Amino acid sequence: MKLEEEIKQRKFRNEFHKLAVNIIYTHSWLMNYHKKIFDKFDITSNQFNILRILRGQYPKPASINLLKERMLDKMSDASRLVDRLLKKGLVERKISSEDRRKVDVIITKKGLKLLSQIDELNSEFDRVFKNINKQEAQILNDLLDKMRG
Amino acid sequence: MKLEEEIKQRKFRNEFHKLAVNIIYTHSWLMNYHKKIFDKFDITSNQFNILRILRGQYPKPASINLLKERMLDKMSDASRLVDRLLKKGLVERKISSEDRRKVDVIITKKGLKLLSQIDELNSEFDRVFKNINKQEAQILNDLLDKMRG
DNA sequence: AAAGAATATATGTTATAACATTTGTAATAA
DNA sequence: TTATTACAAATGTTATAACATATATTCTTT
Repeated sequence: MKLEEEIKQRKFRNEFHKLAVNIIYTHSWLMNYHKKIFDKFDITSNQFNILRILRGQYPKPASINLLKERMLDKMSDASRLVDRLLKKGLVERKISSEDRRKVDVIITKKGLKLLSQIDELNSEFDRVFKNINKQEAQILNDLLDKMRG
Repeated sequence: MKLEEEIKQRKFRNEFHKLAVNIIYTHSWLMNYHKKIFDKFDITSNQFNILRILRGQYPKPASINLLKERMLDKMSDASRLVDRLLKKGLVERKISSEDRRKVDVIITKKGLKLLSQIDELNSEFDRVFKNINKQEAQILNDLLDKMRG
């Protein structure tokens, strides 16, 4: 649906202004969709993101800084996110043997199992994009990449 | 820059998967940029959003529900957002004369003045999109609108 | 080797988000 | 008219984000 109709009665200065609003609105739309899926697994979007990074490293450990670097939302507090995952038994944490300032974070078997359960819902994640085809998705990806420079 | 490089070493299942990550990452990128501007005015992105809606209504009042409906991030707590704006003297709030359940929220002169100050920075807001042209912005807008259905 | 700078992470605090519940008012039905 | 339902907003609570600061460790310089 056209953005103007969804948020009603707002006029935009130009296409760029509309684009800023569109990105914010679309992000919120996407997050709401994702949340419904993640709720089934008692996990948040950010926690899932961390687990994905850890699986990418597995069986190598990741430091807190590595997690911070690769997180989608750079602002978040990786240290305490790991805390929460630890409480759920989804990751392990121990002081690095090479550099005692660092921490080695590794995803547990339980964490890997959870991710593989979520993997089964990949088609559900993709379904949010049912209104566009592969080519259109590619155009969006290319333009978003270009936009950020 | 290509998303794969920015978040490093991640592979995507398909274009749709990349698009989901791209939207989240781009949103974060945009919010960080906006935040730098809003910080100068001691205001948050959500608070600005509410003020914009109220200016659109001005001099008519808006109810809390109207604000909720039109907010970009539907999840937010409009009632307490208005509280914060009230403390800053940017809005007024009184019980509606027609329906005592409702609340009339109106932007104050101070609020309007703040918005007009921020208006002067419109070119700064647009500058975040310096890497794409108007036509490309329009393609993005059309595809995002289409995507949400 | 000692002092100072740099680095990695943790912690404290405040603000805000998320969710459920409560309160007060209006509309509807019996 | 009273009881029931629906509605609008506020409030309480818990979780998380945002920001600054502290702590521990390593690196660099002299």
